[in-house]
Amino acid sequence: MVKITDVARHAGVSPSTVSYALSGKRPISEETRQRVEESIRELGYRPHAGARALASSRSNVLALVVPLRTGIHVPVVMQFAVSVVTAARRHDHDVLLLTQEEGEEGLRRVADTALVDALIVMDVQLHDGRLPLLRALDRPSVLIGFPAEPAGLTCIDLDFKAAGELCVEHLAGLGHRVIGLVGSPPEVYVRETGFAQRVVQGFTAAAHRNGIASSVHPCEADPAAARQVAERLLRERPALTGVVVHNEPVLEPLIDAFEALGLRVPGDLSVTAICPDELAARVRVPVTSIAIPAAEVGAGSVELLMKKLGGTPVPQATLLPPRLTVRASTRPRP
Amino acid sequence: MVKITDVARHAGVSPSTVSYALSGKRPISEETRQRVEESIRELGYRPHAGARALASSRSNVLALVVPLRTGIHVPVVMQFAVSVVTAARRHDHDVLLLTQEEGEEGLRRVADTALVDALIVMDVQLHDGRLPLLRALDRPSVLIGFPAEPAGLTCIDLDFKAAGELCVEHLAGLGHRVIGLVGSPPEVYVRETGFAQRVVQGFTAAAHRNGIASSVHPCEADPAAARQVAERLLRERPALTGVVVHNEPVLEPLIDAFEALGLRVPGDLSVTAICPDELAARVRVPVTSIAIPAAEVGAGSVELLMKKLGGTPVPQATLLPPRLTVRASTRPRP
DNA sequence: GAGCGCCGTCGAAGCGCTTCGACGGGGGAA
DNA sequence: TTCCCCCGTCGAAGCGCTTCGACGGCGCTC
Repeated sequence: MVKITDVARHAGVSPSTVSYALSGKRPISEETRQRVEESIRELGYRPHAGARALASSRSNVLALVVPLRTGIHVPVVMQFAVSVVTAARRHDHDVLLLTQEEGEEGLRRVADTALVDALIVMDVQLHDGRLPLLRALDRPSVLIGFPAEPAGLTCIDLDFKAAGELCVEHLAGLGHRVIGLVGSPPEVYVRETGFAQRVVQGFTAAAHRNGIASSVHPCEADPAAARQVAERLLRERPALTGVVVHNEPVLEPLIDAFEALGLRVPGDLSVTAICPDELAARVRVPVTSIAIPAAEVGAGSVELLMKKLGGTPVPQATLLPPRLTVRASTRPRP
Repeated sequence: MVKITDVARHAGVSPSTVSYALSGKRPISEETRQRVEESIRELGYRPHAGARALASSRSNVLALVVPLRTGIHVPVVMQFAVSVVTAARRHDHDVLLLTQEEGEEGLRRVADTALVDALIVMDVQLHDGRLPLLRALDRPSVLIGFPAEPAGLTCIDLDFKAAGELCVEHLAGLGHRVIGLVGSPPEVYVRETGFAQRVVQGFTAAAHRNGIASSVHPCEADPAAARQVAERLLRERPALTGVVVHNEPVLEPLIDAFEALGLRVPGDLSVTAICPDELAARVRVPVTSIAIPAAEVGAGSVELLMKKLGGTPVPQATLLPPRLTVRASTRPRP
């Protein structure tokens, strides 16, 4: 193994000079730097990560905690993960993958052993058990998702409330006056997952603001449930002309169910969804939708962490604005 | 930060004794060990990962390289990743996540800086550019998937050839005499991805062995392509009564297409697939299928690495036997 | 009863890097 | 011309852990 002393000897300087040439933490003359770089290249030198971590008390590794739970759309998690890794690499950091299964103990372990410098935690619940720990940890962290009490934490996510509103505004702008929200499975609300409730809030507020009749229906993630919800919605609101869907797996079955009940999409019924673009686009009737900006959230969380590691203060909440993509499933009220 | 010397002082022993009590590399009296453990608990001691890595030249971290490419079923990748992490933790190791985008340079970096002790590489191509590097690296690696020339490497995967055969045997056992294979998109074969070709080999060999008329059809991953393939298959083989599908996204569209052409599944046509169980089970007609045993492959790759790290020789090839789950889509030939 | 060997523990020497204080020399200010 | 300061570099001291050789003391053998 070639080490820093080898490089130093080869370049005719001291090890500390090599270190400074590499880190830029002290001025080094252009000429010396070039010579050092040349030696590094010739010898194929790579600084030993452990030694570096020990001496500098920086591992240049971030922890990423991913959820395993059902009801979470896996491809979106993967997108997050990939964008986190990519963004981390831009800052010369690597990413350690943790599963939620490891729980608090896992977080504490990687933090306390100095394996990682900072943590990114996905899928934060409203009353997440990990919050006190994250607040107490001596390492910075960023949460993807918003807990009920975000004080002392740094959070980032799509602005789900605004997303709920935007769906309604879109439908309202098309003249729809009676709409429904088909939401996530009941257990998601019971678990008090922030984003599901926020969609409801935005939906309800915007409907009220626009003088629109509306109702909200949680829905299990299977076709039969979708059919039931569709029937119930039509029974309770025969004048229904707009639906917002926040439940990936039932998007297509729900449209099928409405059509089976005699409603054409978008002829009789306009549908918007909050779901990945890839899903919205491949449904039989491509659906007007708001996507989870997974890549942006991932990259954003890394940027926040880097700032925190650098000592720059960051906002407690970062809400990414929803963007609605209009597709074939919405149209003005007949 | 509490360090090993603090523990040593608290327990009234030397630091080396604490180290040995922790690692078990030298005999320590039961009494001393208990005292040390008690001190560790009381002080909340956690060994510093960097210091440990430096002194022992073991980081206890594995690298996992995940693919990003299109045509790869994302949830399966995620399953791999999760099972790798879980298995690694059982051996007191962590997992560093790398994207394929980082390429050879990324592999070399994490290996040469001693950030990781060993590597797991997913989605290996038949003529993968990373093979020479992996062979040359001074750290052990395991490939998920089989390259054309696996000499000097350790590989693990589902036995796709046997999977192709098993599908055919199943259909043959039900009396089917004319069958087709609907395969992956053409580019997958062009790219020379091993597993797709192996399914074809197994399929063809078993069909021949059983005196069955067969043909193979690559298929793009969209419903329109599925329809075309269905039509073509029926035109070329009007007596067709069995189909093997190795292409996740078109499984359902293909069944729809056949039914639209007047063939009932499984009444007129038996269908088997090689795809995740989760997909096979949720199709309108649940499909008899062979799943990618993602969890087994992930856990298996970790076990192989641990053996290699421990100096135990391991087989060059580990082929996991396919398991066929019979569902509603296959039935004896009328 | 003397000697041998083994068990359990200690001390010290690194592992490879960063960082801090120090220092020589050259340029600018007075 | 002298003094000061700053730029660029060096040397040495750790960072916290593992590991190797050494060494007492006990039990056993002969």
